[in-house]
Amino acid sequence: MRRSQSAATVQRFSMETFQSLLEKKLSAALANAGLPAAAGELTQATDPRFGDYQTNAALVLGKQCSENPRALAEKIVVHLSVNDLCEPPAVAGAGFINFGLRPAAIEEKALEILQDQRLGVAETETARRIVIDFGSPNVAKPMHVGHIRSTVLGDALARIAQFLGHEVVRDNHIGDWGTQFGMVIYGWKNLLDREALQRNPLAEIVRAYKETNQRATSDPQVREACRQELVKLQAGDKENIDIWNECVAFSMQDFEHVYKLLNVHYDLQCGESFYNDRLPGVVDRLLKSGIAEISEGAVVVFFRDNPELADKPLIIRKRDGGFNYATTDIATVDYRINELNADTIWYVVGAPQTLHFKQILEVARREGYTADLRHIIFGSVLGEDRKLMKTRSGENVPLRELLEEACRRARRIVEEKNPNLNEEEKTDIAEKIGIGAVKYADLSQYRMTDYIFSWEKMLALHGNTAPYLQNAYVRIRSIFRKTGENAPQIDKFVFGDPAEIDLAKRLCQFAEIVPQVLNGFRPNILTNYLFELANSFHAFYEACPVLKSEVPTRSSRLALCDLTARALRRGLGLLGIKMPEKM
RNA sequence: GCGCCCGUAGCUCAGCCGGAUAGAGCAACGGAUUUCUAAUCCGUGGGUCGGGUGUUCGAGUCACCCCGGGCGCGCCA
Repeated sequence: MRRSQSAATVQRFSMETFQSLLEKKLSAALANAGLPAAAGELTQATDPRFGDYQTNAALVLGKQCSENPRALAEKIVVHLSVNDLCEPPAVAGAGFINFGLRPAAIEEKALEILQDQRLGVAETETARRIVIDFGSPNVAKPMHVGHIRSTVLGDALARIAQFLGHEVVRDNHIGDWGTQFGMVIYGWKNLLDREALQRNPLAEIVRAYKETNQRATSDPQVREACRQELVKLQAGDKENIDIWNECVAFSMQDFEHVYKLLNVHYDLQCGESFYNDRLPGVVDRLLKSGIAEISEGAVVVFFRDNPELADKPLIIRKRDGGFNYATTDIATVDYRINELNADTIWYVVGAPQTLHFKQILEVARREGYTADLRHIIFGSVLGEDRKLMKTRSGENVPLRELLEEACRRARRIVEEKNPNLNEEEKTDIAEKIGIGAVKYADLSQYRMTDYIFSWEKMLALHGNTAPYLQNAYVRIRSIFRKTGENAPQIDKFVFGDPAEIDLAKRLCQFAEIVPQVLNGFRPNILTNYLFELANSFHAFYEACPVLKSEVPTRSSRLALCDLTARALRRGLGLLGIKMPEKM
């Protein structure tokens, strides 16, 4: 369903991608040839030798009607009228049809994109209301590397969905409730160092919590005391609620600092505690509807008819009457669908919680919800030793420190490469490069695989990195600084050099790539594209002098530079990465 | 025990619903610059896609089995 969206959505606009135009022409040709319309696909060519676009329609049809694919392809080609866009299509291989764009068509399309703020990217016709659940740090714990993927990936998906015309609600499902608060409060009451709290509140809360945790493991009395504190908190004891509130506030300060560095914002921060008073209702309802039942004193949902979940029950009320995070998550589904009017919810949460979300989504289905709920899974961040990334002492790496380290390292490089910049510029550039590098390294990898965190690789100026893309942009800005001119108004591109054509073709693909990202939630498709775009630009930059060229060529090249800069900037912007003007 | 994810060049990774001779970057080697930022570009070498069986015109991609790694599985979140 979702897949066909990109083709459909483009129609509303006067500007269409080559892919969309050719798809239509192919459909028409199939119809005229008396063949089924929806056959195969038309994609960017897998190899430049095969031209710019290709279709395997004849292969698919050949299979369906058991006819010779090559003969079918010849038949289709006869009915294709694509002369306005392409050289005559060629049948090749087992029955592929290859399309090579005519330079004139590329010049025209590039001009259309040049004049479009959206670089040719169509808005969706089927706008959804999407709640994106991402980030979700825990109160009384500093954000650490474990939160980076969810935060960066969720933010990028939100930006892209929004750009494509969806209504997006970014919701931070903060872990601000749960059994750990028994220990947090015990630590606060018994082990807190007030001076240290003033100096660095969160660090001190964490220290007291950890010490409590240690004592509790060896001392049953401490354990019991913590349990009592938790009971009091849950019963609404004023003192404990006050302490809890303070811990939440201190933690939020830490989160906000990180979000500012990351340039991430939320529309909503409904933490777990937000749902507390809804939990009894959830359990009652599920019991009443027969979805849940009582088992060994707890309220449990069984999935007996689902082979995968048959032996994995879901507890929604513990024997002691307490609720757990499954209950909260079900209440959250209710809230998002019924009160936020979401028709789509994306959970950007790590792979270890796969089973949990299968259960939650299944409960929602049994409750009759038809909203599109998806767990967007991602792998872990590993250190260079291939194990979960930790500090030398085995602790989680605080995200704040990691980001500050990124900026420090970026600054060192900036100072080495461009010592003439003033302090303010250096700081600004280092932040854009450092944070950008961290984000890009994460987004450029297929989200499902674990990824190995490497400063050297993410900050490298070669290869598929943020600094490489930023550098391409900066080189363009440098050209415009040098001339003092703005991007020229042109009414025609003139391409003479193959590098110009290649770059222009890449720019035409921007609008084809961006919508694909949401089809599988793969920002790495966009990073790959941007990397190739930067490659094409650098090749163009080597081959084609801009400022020294003669008049129609000069303004055409300037415009091409400007368009490239806009695509790079927009592309990285969709990933939440900023562009420096110099570096 | 059951389930999920991963295994592609020396290293780090792309490769969407099966499609043409599996691609990048790093590293190695060889070239290019008195520059619009060399912060770059061009080229060379490098692969039984963990192993096997099967499905079909066609398998890195799908199915089944095995090996290796990671993660998860009633009262934590």
